Amino acid sequence: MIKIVFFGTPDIGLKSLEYLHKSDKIEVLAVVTQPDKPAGRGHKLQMSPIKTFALENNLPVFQPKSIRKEPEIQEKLKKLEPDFFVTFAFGQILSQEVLDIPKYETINLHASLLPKYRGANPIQRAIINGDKETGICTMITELGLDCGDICQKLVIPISDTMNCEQLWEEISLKSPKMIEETLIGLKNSTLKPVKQCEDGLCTAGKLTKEECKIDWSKSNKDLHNLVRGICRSPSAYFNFNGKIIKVIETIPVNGDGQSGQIINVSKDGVDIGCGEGLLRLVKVKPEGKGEMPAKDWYNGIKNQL
RNA sequence: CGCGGGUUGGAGCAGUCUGGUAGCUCGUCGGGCUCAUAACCCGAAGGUCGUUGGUUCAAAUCCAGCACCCGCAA
Repeated sequence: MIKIVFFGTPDIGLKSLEYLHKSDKIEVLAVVTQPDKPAGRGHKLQMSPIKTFALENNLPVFQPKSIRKEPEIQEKLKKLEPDFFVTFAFGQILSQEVLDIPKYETINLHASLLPKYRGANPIQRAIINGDKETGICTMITELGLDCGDICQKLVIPISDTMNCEQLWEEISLKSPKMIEETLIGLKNSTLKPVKQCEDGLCTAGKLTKEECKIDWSKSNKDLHNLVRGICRSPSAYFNFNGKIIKVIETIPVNGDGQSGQIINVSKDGVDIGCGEGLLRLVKVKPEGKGEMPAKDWYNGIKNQL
């Protein structure tokens, strides 16, 4: 049995935690997650998905405001005598004192082919940039941003129509087993972590609101990549009649037309002019409304044009 | 008590301010035109206007409560 403590907060790590918890080779001693915070509409106090799972499965939960500054919690973790720490989108930066707690290492899962896209939103960044492939890496956590030695690497191809949700799904399905294999490999010393090469190193910053706004002077391909890269979280958007229209699904199509103007409307969607080609809106979500086919949206607004 | 938008035939909306016959665009069904059509023409079906209560001769519309959906912000 390999004894671990799982550090995670959002639901991207949920499948991994679940898998590790069920595994007969791994024992999850405890879970560390961000404190409950007022969030969402109405600012109601909400617990993280990871905490919810932990409570349902009677796992001990620790919720430090900052793990670095809370020696008490560090002490408690030490008493559990973990072999490894596993971090997956935890949301706090660890200190050397914390990294020293587990008997072996702290490993982290990062959803990109390191050293590309260190940092936030690696999944979205890969799609937005039109990459043909991305992947996941397990790595040794060191002080510094996703810079530790790589344990395992898995390449995942990205198709032209794939969006971040599909890619996310694939990653969350493939991650759990990889974490398990990495833990076993490190424990048995059959796995030798390798240093990250510096070629292609780049860091992915947080997505800004400005980046999510659709700039119709860009090419239809770029905009299509943006839309599928951030669909539903937080979604590319544009303003129409003072309302935010989120764009959920698009197809780049051939044609010409003035940027930002509605050029064609068909059963399949609403074609809008871009810097290059046309972008066909297939599914949108107007402010205050739910998702709808772009055709339906147009149907409602055309009387006001 | 963070701020705000919404709920009207199957879909998307107008109508609410100023109470008085349920409207538009689409879809569906039927018919016509056409070599043909997702195009065009004609016709039909389909709604207790989210829910509960109040005001009124009269409520989709005004007032109060409740439910559900969503955007922003965190």
